[in-house]
Amino acid sequence: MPELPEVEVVRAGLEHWVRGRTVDGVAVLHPRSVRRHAAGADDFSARLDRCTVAGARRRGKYLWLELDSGDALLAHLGMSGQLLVQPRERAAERHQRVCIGLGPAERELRFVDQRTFGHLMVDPLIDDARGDSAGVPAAIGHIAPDPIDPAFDDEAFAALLRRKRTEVKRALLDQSAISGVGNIYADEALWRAGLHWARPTENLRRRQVGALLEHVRDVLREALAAGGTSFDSLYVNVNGESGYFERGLKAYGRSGQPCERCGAPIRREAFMNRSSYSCPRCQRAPRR
DNA sequence: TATGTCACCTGTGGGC
DNA sequence: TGCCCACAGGTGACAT
Repeated sequence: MPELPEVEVVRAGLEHWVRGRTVDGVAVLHPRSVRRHAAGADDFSARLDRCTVAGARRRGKYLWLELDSGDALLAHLGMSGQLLVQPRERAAERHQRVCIGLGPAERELRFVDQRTFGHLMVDPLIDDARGDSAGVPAAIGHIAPDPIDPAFDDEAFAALLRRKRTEVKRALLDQSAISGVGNIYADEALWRAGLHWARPTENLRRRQVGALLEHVRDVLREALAAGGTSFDSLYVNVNGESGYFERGLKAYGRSGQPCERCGAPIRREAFMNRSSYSCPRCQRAPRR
C-alpha cells in the first residue's frame, strides 16, 4: 500500500526516467482513473499531450510531474496504483488504466491500478500557502507537509493535536494535519512510541508528541532506505521492483505473534473499517 | 465547524 | 472443484 516511502521511491524513479521527456500521445483506458479530472478524459489527454516534463515532485502520498505548460500531472496511487516506465513494444499490463507516450525515447509511462482507488489529473500549479516556492497543484493545497519535509512545523502540529478531540491514530492519518502516513506506518510509529491508537490527542504531553514525531520520521526513513514495504506485487517502483521494509515491521500484520519488546501477542482491532495492530502490554488502551 | 462513517473497487484466501 | 464471503485501505462525500 503506497505511503510516503513508496511514493518517494516512485517519484525518484520518475525524476530519472521522465524528466526532460515530451508527452507523445495519451490513452485513457479506464475513465475511473481520471475521475478527479472534472473536464473529462478528452480534456485530460489534450492538456497533457506535447507537454515537456520539467521534474517530479511529491507531497505526502501525492506526486506530480511539473509540465512546461504551467500545469502538473498529479497522481495518487491509492491502494494499488503503479507508475511504470516501459518500452512501448512491451505488452500492456493486466490492469493498465492510462498510457502516456514519452518522446523521443521509445518508452511510455503506464498507470496500472488493480483496485482503481488511485487517480490522475492535470491541474494548474498555484502558489503554496505553506511556503513551497515552486507551487503545488491546486487540488492538494489542503495537504500538509510530511514530517520529513523541512517545512513541517512540529509546534504547529502539537498545538493542533491539543485542539483536536480525536484519537491519535486518526490524527496521524489526517493528511491535512500531517501527510504521508498511512495505516502501516501509523501502527509502526505508535508501537515504537508505546502509544495506543485510541489515545485522545488532547491529553498528549508536548514531549510525547515530539517523541511520536521522531518515531514517525524514523520509520519513514527506514522504510525509504529499504525501498518501501511490499506485501505482494501491488507496490513496485517504476521498474517493477518491490521493496523490503516488510521485514522490519514490528506491529502491522503481526497479529498473534510476540511483541519484540515484551513478548505479549500483538493484537488486531477494528479501526475505521480497517485494522489496527498494537501490543496490549506496551500500548495500554485509554480508559473509556 | 469538527468529527465519524461509509462507499468505492478487485484479487486473494479461507471455509464449506 | 467451485462458490461465497471477508478482507485489504486512501480518499471524499455525506451524516451527525
